[in-house]
Amino acid sequence: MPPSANTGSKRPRSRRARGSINAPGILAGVFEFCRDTPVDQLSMPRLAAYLDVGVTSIYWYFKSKRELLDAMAEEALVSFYESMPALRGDAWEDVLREFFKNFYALLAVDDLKCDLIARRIGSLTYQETITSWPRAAELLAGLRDAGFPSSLAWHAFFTLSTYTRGFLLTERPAEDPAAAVPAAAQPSGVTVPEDFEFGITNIILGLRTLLPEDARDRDVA
Amino acid sequence: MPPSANTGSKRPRSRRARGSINAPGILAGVFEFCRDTPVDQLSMPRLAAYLDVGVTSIYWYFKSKRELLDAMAEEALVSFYESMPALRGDAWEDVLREFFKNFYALLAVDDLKCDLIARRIGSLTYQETITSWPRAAELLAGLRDAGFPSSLAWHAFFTLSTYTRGFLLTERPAEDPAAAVPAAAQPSGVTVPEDFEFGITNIILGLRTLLPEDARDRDVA
DNA sequence: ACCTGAACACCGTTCAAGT
DNA sequence: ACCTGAACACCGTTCAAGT
Repeated sequence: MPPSANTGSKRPRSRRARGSINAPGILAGVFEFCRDTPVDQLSMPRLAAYLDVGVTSIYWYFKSKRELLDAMAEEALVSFYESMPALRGDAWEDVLREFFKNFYALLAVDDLKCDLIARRIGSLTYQETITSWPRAAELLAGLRDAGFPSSLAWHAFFTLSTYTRGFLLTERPAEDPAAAVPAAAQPSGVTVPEDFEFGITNIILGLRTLLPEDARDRDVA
Repeated sequence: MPPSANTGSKRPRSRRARGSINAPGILAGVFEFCRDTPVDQLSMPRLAAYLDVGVTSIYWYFKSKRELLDAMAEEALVSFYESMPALRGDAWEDVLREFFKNFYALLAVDDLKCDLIARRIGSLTYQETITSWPRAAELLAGLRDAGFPSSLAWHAFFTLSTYTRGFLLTERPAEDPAAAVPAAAQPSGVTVPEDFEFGITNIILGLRTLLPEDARDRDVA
């Protein structure tokens, strides 16, 4: 009990210095908050208490909870894009497989990112993808280099990411708000990473069939 | 204004005959309620008012909102299974394609079923699938007849349904609770049915590659 | 401009009580 | 046994007011 503790036995009158909170601070705080608590249990009063500010302070920077969640999703997406490792492999098949294995692994390991990205954000358009996700743009360029017409390359990417998102959501169904039980029992769909990879292999085999004949035996640049 | 109208100008004292509500009645009522209002906006008090009973009456038959939603999902699933048309086509490729086109079309056209089935229910295990979904059991039997080892047949089914669910959720992202705007502007992912079919074709082509050699030229019995 | 406590209309759920 | 109105502890959001 340090001498600088609260003067009164009740709550401290002023909790934070006045200009000490702002949009980035709130964003950082909510991510910290969500390391202990699932997003579905995030509430504005709870977050305010955690940040040691009044609820209304949050509403000064974010017009609604929706807006806050959107900002979180945006930040999670950027961080996800950046954490995607560089493309590896010579054959387009290997590059594609590694890319989506990473896609899957990064989100499967991070519940919050998975909720924010795979659940909240649907899929992106072609334009959005190539402008905001450099690694995906590289991947698509690689597919074109391998001989895929660009619309086919995009369809391939779309199919694989739709499958990947579907798989992630299968493993991570809508949160039960009243889930006091820690874990111990997965709902039903007993899936393992090998199950995920089967689908990827399957789709890649199909793409090999779709690759125009004249591109089948091309060198790697 | 019929003479049998409420005696008082305020709310009628007793709304319903006493034994007039029960679990099936509530279930029927909530489906009716959800024809006008998205599930995400379903609340227990609202439903009670719609059914013209006290909230507590609902809690007598369903221990929680969760339990009510589970019962809805169960009923929606049964109805979905029954609405799947009989298998058609000679080649396994055609049968598979038609099956998943129907899967997609039935849920794409029915927001409530889509929410209940594609969003709430993850994927089913092999056992659950063949026991509760006769059409899927037929489909899997057909794949085995075509020469697919049974674990490969199941993986094929799982891949296709994961893709289908992913696609449906892409089109139908988490509901905005504050969506007063009727429609007019889809979020971003401009998808058309042809986009869906591309992925199905892609996966089927991959499966053709995976079909054991000795089964390639078999008759249709 | 930034931030506060108190309030509003809601929610899911439960209580004590009626029939 | 079935059902009620009233209450509880919460929620998202807004208000009038403080600095």
